[in-house]
Amino acid sequence: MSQFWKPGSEKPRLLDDEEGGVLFYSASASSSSGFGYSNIEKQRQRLPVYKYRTAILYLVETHATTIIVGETGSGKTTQIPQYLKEAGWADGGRVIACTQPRRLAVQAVASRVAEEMGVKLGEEVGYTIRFEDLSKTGVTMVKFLTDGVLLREMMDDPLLTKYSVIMVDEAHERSLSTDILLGLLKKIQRRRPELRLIISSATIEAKSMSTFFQTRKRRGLEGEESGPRTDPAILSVEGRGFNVQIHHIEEPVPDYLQAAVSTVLSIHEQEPMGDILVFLTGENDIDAAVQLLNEEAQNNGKHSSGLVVLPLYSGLSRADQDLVFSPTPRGKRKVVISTNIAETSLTLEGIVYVVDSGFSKQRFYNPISDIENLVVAPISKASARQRAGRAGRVRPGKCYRLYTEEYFVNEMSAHAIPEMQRSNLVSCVIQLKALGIDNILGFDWPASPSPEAMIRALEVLYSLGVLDDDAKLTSPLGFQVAEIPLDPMISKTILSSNQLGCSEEIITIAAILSVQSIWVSARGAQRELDEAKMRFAAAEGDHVTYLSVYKGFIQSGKSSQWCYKNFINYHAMKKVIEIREQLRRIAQRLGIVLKSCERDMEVVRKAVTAGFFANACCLEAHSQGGMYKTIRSAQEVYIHPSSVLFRVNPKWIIYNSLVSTDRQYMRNVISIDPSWLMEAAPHFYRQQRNPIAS
DNA sequence: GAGCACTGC
Repeated sequence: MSQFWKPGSEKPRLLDDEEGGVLFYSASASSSSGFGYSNIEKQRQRLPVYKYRTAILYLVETHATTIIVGETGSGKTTQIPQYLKEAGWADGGRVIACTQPRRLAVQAVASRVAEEMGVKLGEEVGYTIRFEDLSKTGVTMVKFLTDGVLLREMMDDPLLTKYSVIMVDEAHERSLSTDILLGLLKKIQRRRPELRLIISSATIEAKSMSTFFQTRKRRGLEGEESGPRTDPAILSVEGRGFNVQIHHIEEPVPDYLQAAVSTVLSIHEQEPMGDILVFLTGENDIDAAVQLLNEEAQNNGKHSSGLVVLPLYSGLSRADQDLVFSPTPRGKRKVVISTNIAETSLTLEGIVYVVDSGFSKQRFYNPISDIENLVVAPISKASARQRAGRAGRVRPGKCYRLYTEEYFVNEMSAHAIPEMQRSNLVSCVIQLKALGIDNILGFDWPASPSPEAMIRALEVLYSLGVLDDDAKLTSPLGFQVAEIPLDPMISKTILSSNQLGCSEEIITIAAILSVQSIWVSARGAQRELDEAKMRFAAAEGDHVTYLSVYKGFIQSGKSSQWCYKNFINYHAMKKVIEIREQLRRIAQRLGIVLKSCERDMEVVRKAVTAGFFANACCLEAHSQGGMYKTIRSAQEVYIHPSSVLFRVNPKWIIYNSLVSTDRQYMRNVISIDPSWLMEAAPHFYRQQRNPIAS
């Protein structure tokens, strides 16, 4: 290990020290052929990041913030934490943290690193994700965690004092929690000059990250410089993917679905073997494409026999998702038709051809109407590159873009809009408030959300009684709501259930509303699913229906057979049990008495009203087709066809969430008595034009 | 008559 740079020794050779304090290190490869090294050690040294080891350690030692730009396959995620540990950053009981946006990545990376270090996972190398903490205080030196978990840790330890280095990986994805974390870490740095940050990103967004972390130089006593340089260093590490040949379409296509299908067929006819990955936007598109390809296979056997066509999206059951990972039978070609899930969350091996529609479904938030919309929108250049890269994992590949090169160059934006600027900010604002950040409007974000969105979030929290007139967290309600890892409206519902004596029921409902859907995706068995649903249906609405499902599941002994018979998603129910258990623990800690209301569903509906009064709607008296209007803003909305109240249309209802397609659909609705609204939120409904009287 | 993807004490 002596060839590696250690803190305090002479600095390594740096080729370029550009203005603005940006350092580029151009490494000359110096990997000693490792006679006597174990296999793992040799593998580690073959990773592209290895030859930057010395440079990385030097930059981290001398700069408060280091930005590492590295493509996939560079090895940065698994290696850098180990380099830091080898250089002594975990000495003296300190911990090196590495965050990921996704739990699966946390687990995978942690177990790989534990293996490379030859230690048992959960000891020197550990990880923490929601529901699972495989780390030991005083023992774990390298800890992987989701950025959301690190944010939660800040509630107990705002300066994150146990960490010596925090590496924020996949920062280019700009997820909500990554951005909040980056903003807070910048603040922490001012109080903890000895803390080191590594921001790791796949793209050259490095420059804007660098500007964000640029701070004024701190001066010690008598003008002496103290501590590390405050200007961020940038280092770029090459990846190790194979070359992917990009083909753009010559003329814009009128129908990307049709174009995707014919592109798949011509690849199959003309190109050598290798699996195909097609990016479309959603379940509908994907099922249609699968069907078209299968029809083609029947009608026109000679061209498309030998194709195994598989859909991939998150709504599929686990078993159906796993099909895409099964090896392709000999002489067959696998075609996976996928949503964005295959862009970052899942990695398919063996893909040689990618067909990119150029679109994905994206969330947009309108703070004026307070509605989040899901719309099909063009992807960014960064996203297009990421999709193309999926073709070059095993050998050189090809990517067929269903849009013109001119369009790519001139029309596509470089990066997607950060989630922060496309989301409802209630959870985000309450988290910052809980961390003692009072001036939300003045907070230094990597990408500032619109003032309208922040003001709307403050208004919602104020109406919930979570913030007071000075926009400070109320006590105890505000602090309790902040403790619960759910949307503040559902947290408020849980807290209200305490007085109403139905906390057991509400916690169950909260857990079920946290998973995507407890029903299996219909996929051709729509009638059977609807019939199964009707067996549980309650006149009060979906929330109460869920209580019967949960009861049935428990009575069956949590049986997967029972789930199968009733069109219930077994994996979703297991997740419900997990979330419910967590909520129970938190509720108990907050002093909520766990109590069941037995058959009295009126208190359950009242509790929901206490949290979701802002989502109250009234059926339009003379409308055809079940049109409702929201009381708050007279927005036109409809009950979603998946609801048990679809076509039942009670006069007064409250919805849990809206999904917007051609119409605004209310998902998960419950009937209420309008007089409860004034009880639950007199301040909210006092000034409104009073339709309740009519 | 219909559902992008993640995540959290």
